Amino acid sequence: MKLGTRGRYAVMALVDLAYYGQGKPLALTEIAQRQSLPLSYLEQLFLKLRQKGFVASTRGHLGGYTLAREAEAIRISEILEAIGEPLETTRCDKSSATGCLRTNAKCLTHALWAGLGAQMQQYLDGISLADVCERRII
Amino acid sequence: MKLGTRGRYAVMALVDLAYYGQGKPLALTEIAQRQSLPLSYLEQLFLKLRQKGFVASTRGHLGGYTLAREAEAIRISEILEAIGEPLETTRCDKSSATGCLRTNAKCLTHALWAGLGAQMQQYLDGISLADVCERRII
DNA sequence: TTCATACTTGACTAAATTAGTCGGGAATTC
DNA sequence: GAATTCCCGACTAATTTAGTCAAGTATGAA
Ligand code: FES
Ligand code: FES
Repeated sequence: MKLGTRGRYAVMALVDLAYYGQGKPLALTEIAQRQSLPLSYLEQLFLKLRQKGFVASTRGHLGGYTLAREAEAIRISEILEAIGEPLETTRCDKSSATGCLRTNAKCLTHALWAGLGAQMQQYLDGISLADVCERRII
Repeated sequence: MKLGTRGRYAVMALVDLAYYGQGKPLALTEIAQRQSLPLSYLEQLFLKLRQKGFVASTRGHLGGYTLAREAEAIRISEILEAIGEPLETTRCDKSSATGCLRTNAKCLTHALWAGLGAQMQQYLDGISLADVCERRII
């Protein structure tokens, strides 16, 4: 049950962007340096973040990325989902009614894992980028 | 952020043991069949669970495993930790004061991940094997 | 114009982790 | 003594992760 670098770096970079980029485009090289993250990896991540509408890009000299939405309106849970770091606690297919294995009843532990997932989702739903920047965590 | 099979199978098997084994030893083959889990993998997991004091074993014919502690007294969080499925949300070393990278300050997102970890820990601390068996989840 | 900067994109890869398997052994009961 | 069941370590195949690399496009400044 560990958080990978995809989700972690994406959030770190977006927090950095919200924190240091005051409306002006911020180059990835700058973010990468400040957060000690590999630049080419970040490029990959920001490609997806742009496609999903979290950031907007400006090319060329003095270009960079800006937040496409208000920092108050971006929840951490959204970022993780967009970047491909889902909260997978249950093993069964959510869409189908069938549970862990074959049987169409849920396994004994289903409710437990579903509860854990809901707990995490709720927590990350309740925190915005702005909250992290201004250190309003719990 | 996904739950692996180690933790998942360990909990499934222990729940099965608490649910179907009424004090009497339950063979792993039976548990494995009922829960559709690979037997040899389960053996590996139960070796650790026995060493950590969660179950006791009886060898030979009609042997098997029994819970070494009351189902009410075994918390899910303990199982996950024992089996080697820790809740790793932060990246920094807990023991040392230094944060994500070199700097001895914590990174901007540290509190966020720590909060998430605490949330999960608290949830799993609050649920016992017995709770799962009797479907007392949330 | 020309150059430097910075985003864009897809393909590729090395390392780590996971999810097991396999084989032989030891204890216990019938 | 035969069947059953736990015991244990070593080994491996597959997957995932965490990146790298290379080539291209757009923009602004000198
Ligand atoms: S996790 Fe959903 S049925 Fe087992
Ligand atoms: S996660 Fe602890 S300092 Fe970054």
